[in-house]
Amino acid sequence: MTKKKIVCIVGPTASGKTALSIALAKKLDGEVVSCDSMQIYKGMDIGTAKPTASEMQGIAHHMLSIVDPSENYSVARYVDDATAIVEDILSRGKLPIITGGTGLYVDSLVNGTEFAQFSGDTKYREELFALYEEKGAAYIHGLLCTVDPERAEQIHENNVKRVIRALEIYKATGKTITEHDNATKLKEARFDATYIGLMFEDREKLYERINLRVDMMLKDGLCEEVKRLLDAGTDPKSTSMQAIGYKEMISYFNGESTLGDAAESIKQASRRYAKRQMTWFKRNKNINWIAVDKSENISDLLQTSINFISSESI
RNA sequence: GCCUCUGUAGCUCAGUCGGUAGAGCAGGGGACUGAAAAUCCCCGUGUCGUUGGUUCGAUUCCGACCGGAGGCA
Repeated sequence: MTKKKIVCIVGPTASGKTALSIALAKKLDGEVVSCDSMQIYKGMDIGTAKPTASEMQGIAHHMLSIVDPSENYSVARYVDDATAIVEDILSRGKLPIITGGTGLYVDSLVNGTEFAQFSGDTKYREELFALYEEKGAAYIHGLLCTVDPERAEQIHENNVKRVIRALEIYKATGKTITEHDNATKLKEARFDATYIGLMFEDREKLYERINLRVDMMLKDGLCEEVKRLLDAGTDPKSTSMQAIGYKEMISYFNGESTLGDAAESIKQASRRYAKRQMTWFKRNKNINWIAVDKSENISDLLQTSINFISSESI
């Protein structure tokens, strides 16, 4: 059985994924499936650069604004939700265009990573964290060594978040992450994806775009947006509020920085994020890279993308 | 015009009692399979302002010049 064809648009933040995906969707009768760990939250529009209704130009978009910012979302839920949507788009004879910068989500969706049922109860996580604060990183890393030595070797002792996660998953599912990994590695990818990657040969150009975009966000009311979320009762410590642009505004509200400092921090965090995204995507050898700063315009970009897609579809 | 301080990594600065130098930040590279816009790991050679002098040897001492800050007439 031949696998189902989909298109994935990936790349760092502010590289122009949204515009390209919409142009492609219009040209190829597609629908856009967002693959972004922060755009899934309701009310987080400006800071996540979520496409506006007018930008969408009537193209159907999925996986945007689907959960409340106070909820704990995760890759597992993303894969469940997004897979159903992609299948539905395919069943209607349309082309799913996966667009997003969250590399882990993209890979898990395309590969069809399966996750065992897990309640999402974070009590044990908190216990482990307390244990870490009391006895240190080496101690809880030691705990993982006894449960899943293979995994423990992969995770640096200081990466407390991951160590806790691995222990938590073991406790919740009775299986180690290593067992889980081995099982999923044997499986074939769920979808046949053509990857289009947007990049910049001159990193400075990307950084200029990022800086400009942050200024635009502030002008468009990022400050008010964050205030609105907090007023609605969103916990400043929740996952959603760790997003770039939000956590910095929160420390501004707390009097820990000036508005100008916050703006600079947002820009810097975005630049570093873009760098990490590039690192993630670089190792995927199936990506067809397009240098945005070497392309004349959007129709140029569109044509190059279509060429890649049709050449991989034969 | 005179006096004082100052000129060292992209930035802020430390330092060398004379044997060509090091922190923070910025920046770069990497990891990543149930929080991922999160989390974690690794990376510091630069005409020591220019130019003369002293010296075996000067970024370090001395002079002049150029730039910056302050003070006095």
